[in-house]
Amino acid sequence: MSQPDTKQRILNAAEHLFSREGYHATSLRSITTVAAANLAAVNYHFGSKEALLEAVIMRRLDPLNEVRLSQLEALLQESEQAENVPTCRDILRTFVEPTLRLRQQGSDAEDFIALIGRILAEPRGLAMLIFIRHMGPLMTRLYQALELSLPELSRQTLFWRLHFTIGSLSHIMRCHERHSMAPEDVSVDLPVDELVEIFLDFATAGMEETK
Amino acid sequence: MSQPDTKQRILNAAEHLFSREGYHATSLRSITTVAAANLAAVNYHFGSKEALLEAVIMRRLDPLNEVRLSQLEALLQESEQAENVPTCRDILRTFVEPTLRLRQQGSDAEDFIALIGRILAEPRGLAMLIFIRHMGPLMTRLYQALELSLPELSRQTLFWRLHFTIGSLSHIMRCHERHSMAPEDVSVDLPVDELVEIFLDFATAGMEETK
DNA sequence: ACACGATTCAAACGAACGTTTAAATCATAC
DNA sequence: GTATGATTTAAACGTTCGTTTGAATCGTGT
Repeated sequence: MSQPDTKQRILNAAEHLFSREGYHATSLRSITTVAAANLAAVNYHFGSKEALLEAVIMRRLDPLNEVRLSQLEALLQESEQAENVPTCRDILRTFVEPTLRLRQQGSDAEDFIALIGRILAEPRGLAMLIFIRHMGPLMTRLYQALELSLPELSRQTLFWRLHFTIGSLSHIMRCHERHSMAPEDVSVDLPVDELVEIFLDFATAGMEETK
Repeated sequence: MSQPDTKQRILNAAEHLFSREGYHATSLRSITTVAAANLAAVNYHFGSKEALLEAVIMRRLDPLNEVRLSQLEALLQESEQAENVPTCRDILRTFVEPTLRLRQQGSDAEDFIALIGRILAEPRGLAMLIFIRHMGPLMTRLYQALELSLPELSRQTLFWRLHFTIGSLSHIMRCHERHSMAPEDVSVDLPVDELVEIFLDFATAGMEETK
């Protein structure tokens, strides 16, 4: 059999539809139709629709956070040996770049970042609980690193600016194809590397502002 | 009768529930229960659930955009008479301040900004079409004003930075009460005026960055 | 007091939902 | 080949959804 097994096909279809229509607006029937599987397959393989959502998230979030964390730790260790502090830009890059890079490694991953964007947009959603549980340690580490890099900022200012930065990032993650408000002469399909730098220009300037 | 009429009670209940649970996760039965109205009242007064959503959005978005636009036009005219260009910070303020100020004029408006945040997070949602239609002119004007203020930026860079700024803003709009990831010693309930300035510090620095 | 349009109400509609069931089918080891 | 567990299948389950209906009730002008 050349195509992936039923479980993977369901994960792919669910990721695609959840990210495009949202969790509640997506039915198990539409998922199993796209996945060319039987309706009951979701409950057989995952137990429930909610458990399917968790599986969809975990499949990519855990590896992503491993990359982000290892890059951050590498950066911190590197600076420690050089006896300096990492720059704010480099710290943010360990978080931002692996995220935006998901775009170019295949359309499945593209759906995933849109899905994460949606999850971040639904504070009370059930997915948010799953998400926070798996993001907590990384966020703490990121916050610590930024404190090291920007010691002159109050903890409150640092928190809010990190909040703004994550807001910008999640906004890109959601809206990277249908820029209905974009002027016509602006190229929207930017290569990932350029987008990362344009974003870091913006976010770093905002983080480092002395006021 | 001291309480508002049925139509207003339904709008209030719908605004509250849509912003907290999302459009699809909110049933007309829960809305009419909260509003102390009959189930059929929604279809009688608004025609359909979708039309109710549009009414909820329009009730506050149109007045909000009027304020934003008039403040922007006033700023532009003022600078024209003084024969200078408005600052990026002042331009952004005409957009940001009326938005965040909705928080303090009552809990209903609080629900609304969370709802707008959700709408911005659902690119394909039906609400997005309504939203874009009513935001288009204001966005064009805002973009023009920023071009005036930041002539050294390429149109592409300006577009993306405005995109980031709106992302940050919509993120605040969504997540202003349950900052599950906030360090414990950081005050999350900031007065609106302070939040506006903290945000403008960040966004203006990001917009004006020369790189 | 009466008429009449506006509004409210309980009840029901068909459709779609997530889930469950039990039989059918497949894959694999003996 | 046959037994056994894993998977797939069609069908149905009970629930909830948005919407519609028609009668009851309210408010207002005559």
